[in-house]
Amino acid sequence: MTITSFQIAELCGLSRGTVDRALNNRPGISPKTREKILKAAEELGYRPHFLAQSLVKGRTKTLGLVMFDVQNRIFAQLFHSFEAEARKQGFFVYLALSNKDPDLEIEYINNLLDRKVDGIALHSVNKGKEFEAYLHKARVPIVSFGNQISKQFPLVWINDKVAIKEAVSLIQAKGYQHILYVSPPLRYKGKSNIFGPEQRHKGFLEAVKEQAELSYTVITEKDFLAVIGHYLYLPHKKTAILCTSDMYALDVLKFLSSKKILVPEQVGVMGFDNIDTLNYVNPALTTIDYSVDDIGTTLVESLIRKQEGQKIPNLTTISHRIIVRDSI
Amino acid sequence: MTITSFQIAELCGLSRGTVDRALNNRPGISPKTREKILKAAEELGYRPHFLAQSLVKGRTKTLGLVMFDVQNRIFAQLFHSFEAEARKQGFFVYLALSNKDPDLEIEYINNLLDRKVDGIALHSVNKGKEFEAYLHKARVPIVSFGNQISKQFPLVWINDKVAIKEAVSLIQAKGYQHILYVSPPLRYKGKSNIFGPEQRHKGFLEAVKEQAELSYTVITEKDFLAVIGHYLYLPHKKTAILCTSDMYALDVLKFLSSKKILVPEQVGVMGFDNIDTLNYVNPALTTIDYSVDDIGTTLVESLIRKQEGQKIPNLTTISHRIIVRDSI
DNA sequence: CTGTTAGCGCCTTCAC
DNA sequence: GTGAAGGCGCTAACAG
Repeated sequence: MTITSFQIAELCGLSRGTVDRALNNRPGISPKTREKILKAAEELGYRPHFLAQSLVKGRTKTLGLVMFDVQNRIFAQLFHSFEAEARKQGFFVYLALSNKDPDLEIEYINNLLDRKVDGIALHSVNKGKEFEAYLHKARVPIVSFGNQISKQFPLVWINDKVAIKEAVSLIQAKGYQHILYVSPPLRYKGKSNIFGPEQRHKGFLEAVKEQAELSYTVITEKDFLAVIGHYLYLPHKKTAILCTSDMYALDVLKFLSSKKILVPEQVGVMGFDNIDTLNYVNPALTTIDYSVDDIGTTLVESLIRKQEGQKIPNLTTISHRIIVRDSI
Repeated sequence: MTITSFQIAELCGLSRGTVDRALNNRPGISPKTREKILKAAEELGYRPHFLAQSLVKGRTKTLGLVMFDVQNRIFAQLFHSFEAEARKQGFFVYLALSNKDPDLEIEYINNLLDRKVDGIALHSVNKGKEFEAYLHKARVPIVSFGNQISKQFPLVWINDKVAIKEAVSLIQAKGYQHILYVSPPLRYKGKSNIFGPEQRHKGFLEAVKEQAELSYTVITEKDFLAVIGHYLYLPHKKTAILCTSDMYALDVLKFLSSKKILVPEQVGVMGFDNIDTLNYVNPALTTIDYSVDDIGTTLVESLIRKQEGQKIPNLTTISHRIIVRDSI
């Protein structure tokens, strides 16, 4: 049998209204009866009914986090900080994994909305006017990360363009003459939201345009290793492989190792994200680091602020930096 | 403005009761009016209010998953399968990370209970009579994994004892004479719930007892690398390092590599869990594999079955197997 | 077949 | 300072 505020009221010979005042620290009640009520609540082991509270208040103290998956350590870390910050603020989080399936993503968002979450952080695969219109109908704050949805929705992320440009500069400075740019998501161009990868791609193209000496190949195949293998056997210039995620870079390193190709002696490799897995691989991977914890924390803060009616910036840029290690 | 079943009733000139029958496919309504209502609902874009529904039904279609963290890939994978299975069954999941903090774990469980989740899967750090009594008061199914709470609560996990025994057999068969057994959680003995590590430890002790030729050292220090370093410089027998988690094994491999100690030539190393990170490290780590996906799926199934009033097994053992690679 | 009623447990005016 | 009443949106039992 579950204890309701009514039981307390009965026990104390008071009304539910008064009990509520005591329980929620509201004025208009004598210290004495407040004491009495709180004591009774304590003794009965009273716990407010969250659903009933939410129903009447219209707020659930719950946030939704929708992202691709949690295979890539960077997103696991993101969740970690998101969850920690949410907890600090008294929120719980629904973690929904879309597996990059647009329909599933919509289904999840629908469900989160039905469940009246107070905000949604979204790494979207959907995009377009229709999707935007859909999101606009949602009555709760939505902030994005990774892929921008549109200028209408706040984005918390790094400056992908600049980051890649810096990577290219480094590669060029190290004397490389050719770059294999590995970004499989680009093959979804026009199909799903790949804002982030496209930003990086743009940055890349701008950078190589500025460096006339650099030639390049953009690899978007899912089986990028096969393509890389193909290029490496051609007579070539000093080549670096620039991967838009450490996950790809790890596969590349493994592949090169299996082909007995030395890194960085024969070919350079660079990653992106600085995931903690890199601690364990050889050679140490040069990559781009940023505080994914800041992203998680900022997402939560933005969501809560916006829900409280405050203005939040449309774009929050998290800083990044290149970490030079041994692979390039 | 949000659409309620009342709006539909008004629009159709019917009562909410009738509308409800149509919406929930219940008998006692003419096909014609049902049609009419469903059409109206469609047009208005009606969505049932989840909280109100849950409040009256007493079920929330939500599961809680409480675990240490998601740093260790094995738990990230576990969440993946848990979430996927939950979604299939129409459930959402609250993921709560205790960071191995007993108080935080309790706080989370309290919150989940307040939120009336339909079940909780728990990798507990708490234990003891008091904790059990506390959990028993919970009106929802609770199943455990990793660490058993007590015989009263179902456990879904592998047979840790047998797994370690098999590992020792392998090590012995490979001609090793000394084992450094690395299990830092053991130092929490008596303080927090380390059922899983203790099972492994027991299995280990039984196994070495059966193999008189094998000597061993149990390392429980947090800074286990320092201890390992110490032992390796002593005159010694052919030594293998048996780690109770791939995470430790990765650190060990890195440490040995930094000391220019060759694996397996100079010392053997073995892990536990077969996390996918192992794909990227050298030498390839010999480890113990099991289907963590099965664990996640089974946890969800058990929770739902139990909530539906069915009996569920007190112990579900997931099979494991040793994967021999290059490190031992 | 359909409408009415009484909750689920809590919060929030409005009177007294 | 306290009580009574209405409502959040939906469901379920009971009438008609």
